[in-house]
Amino acid sequence: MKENNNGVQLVEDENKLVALRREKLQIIREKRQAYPNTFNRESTAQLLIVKYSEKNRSQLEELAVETMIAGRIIRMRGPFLVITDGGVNIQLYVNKKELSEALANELKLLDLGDIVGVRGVVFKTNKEELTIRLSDFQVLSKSLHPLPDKHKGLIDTELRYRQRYLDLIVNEDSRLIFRKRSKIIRFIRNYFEDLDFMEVETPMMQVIPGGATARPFVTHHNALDQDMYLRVAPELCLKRLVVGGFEKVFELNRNFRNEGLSARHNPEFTMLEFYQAYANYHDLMDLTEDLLRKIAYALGETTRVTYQGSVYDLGKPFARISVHEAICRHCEISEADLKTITLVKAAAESLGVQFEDEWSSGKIIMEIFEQKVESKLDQPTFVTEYPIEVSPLARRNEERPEITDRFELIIGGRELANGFSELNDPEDQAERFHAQVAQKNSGDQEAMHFDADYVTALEYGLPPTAGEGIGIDRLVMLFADAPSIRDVLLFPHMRPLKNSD
RNA sequence: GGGCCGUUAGCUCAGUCGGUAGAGCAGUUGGCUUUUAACCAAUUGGUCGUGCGUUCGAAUCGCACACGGCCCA
Repeated sequence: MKENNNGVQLVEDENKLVALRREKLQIIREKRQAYPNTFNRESTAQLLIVKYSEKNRSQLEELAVETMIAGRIIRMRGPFLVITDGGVNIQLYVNKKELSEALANELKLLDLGDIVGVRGVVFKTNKEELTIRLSDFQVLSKSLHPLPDKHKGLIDTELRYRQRYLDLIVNEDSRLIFRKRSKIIRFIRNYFEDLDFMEVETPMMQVIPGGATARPFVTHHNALDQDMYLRVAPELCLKRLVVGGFEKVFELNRNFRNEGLSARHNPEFTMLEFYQAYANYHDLMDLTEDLLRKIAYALGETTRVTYQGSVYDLGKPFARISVHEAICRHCEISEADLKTITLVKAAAESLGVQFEDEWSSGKIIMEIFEQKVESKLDQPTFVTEYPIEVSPLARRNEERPEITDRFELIIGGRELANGFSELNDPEDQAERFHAQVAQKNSGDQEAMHFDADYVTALEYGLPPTAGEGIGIDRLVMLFADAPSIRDVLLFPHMRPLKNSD
């Protein structure tokens, strides 16, 4: 143990690399405020490059621009230091003989990873690299830990997720993914605002969770002594707003589902949901195609997207086929084999799809679809005509009462979006809720609750409306060519590390 | 939940048949001061994920557990 200048006991670092850096920090502390609050930058690496990279050596020599910038030291190369400033690198040239003795000594306190403020004149080296000739510098924030490998960066996926800041310091690819994510989200907001949609925020903590068949997280409100649920979807709130007269609304925010973790699932994830009165599900398929096409173009000035080696041209019309057609196309099954529940069960058995005897025809059909077909739908495809039993909030088809006016968008075997013409018949909705409650009572933890107020809202009158949800994380995965949802979440959920104490 | 793979220095990775633990980078010391994964010389650094077992002897073989990855449900 040793004491710092506040008299606080410090555990001696078991790691010598850290201990050495702490000693350097201590030397700085003895001289001055080690973590100064103010450093008045006169420029940034980005600005200097924009302003001076086109100038030649003699022009720069004439200008003799003196500047002050700051950044993190990421390379030391003989007399050169490279600092990174907002993701842009710029080189410093250090000649001890040009510095005062005090400053020259302070050079010894510098380590890779330190954040420094520097002053110097802008020039170009023999190799034509824009550089700052160091005349003064100050450590603004001492880095106590060594940085990961300077060539290969941080590779260990576990560390990249647990210590995202480190990943972001050293892995440019990772920084680019999150910039892209931000750009996509901004694009989507602008897109919907341009179409006169209004962005709204509805509760994330709900007394009755609804809007999706999924298991919710439960929490407790102490003052009200009441269990509450983190929302699994904002759907029922958003449709209440359409009842209220906000005819075009969207919400782009977090949902929570109490399910397993995987490369495609995180307990909290970001969803876009939007509702448009006087539209139907065909209108939303058109809108979705247009949106994806424009995002692709905004990101890369092309409608072609490469994901994990496969190329998707979002500029081409997306295929639109029914659940039944999709099954017939990818399994040894004909439309006639799906006519009755007996035939459907026989089909499932012949395909080796497990089901329980009390399941409805629609539920077994969807099980066949999810297990045998979904992953084979590679090119962008809208799958339509979902069975009514698995679509408790979707409008019943006017000709065929056993299916709904619903679609899902599949790209690369992954579900990206789910939309439908909304069920606005309050009596039909009440029946569907009752069916869900019956399922819940027989043990299905994902089945929906009965939301009486929502039925009341429908009784006041929901105009004909269509609505859709788009999984933003999966969308970003597609555009960023990321194999795991964790690659597009800044802080993905991880199991806690066991502490030995 | 099941199967397979991984876990070795701060980082990236080797480690053969079970026989006292290796490299590159980073670090330290010195040199070099217009370099570009800078270079040259010397040098420090290990709970081999954790625990138990087999063995004269375990990073290596076995079992259990933890964390991660991939696949399946």
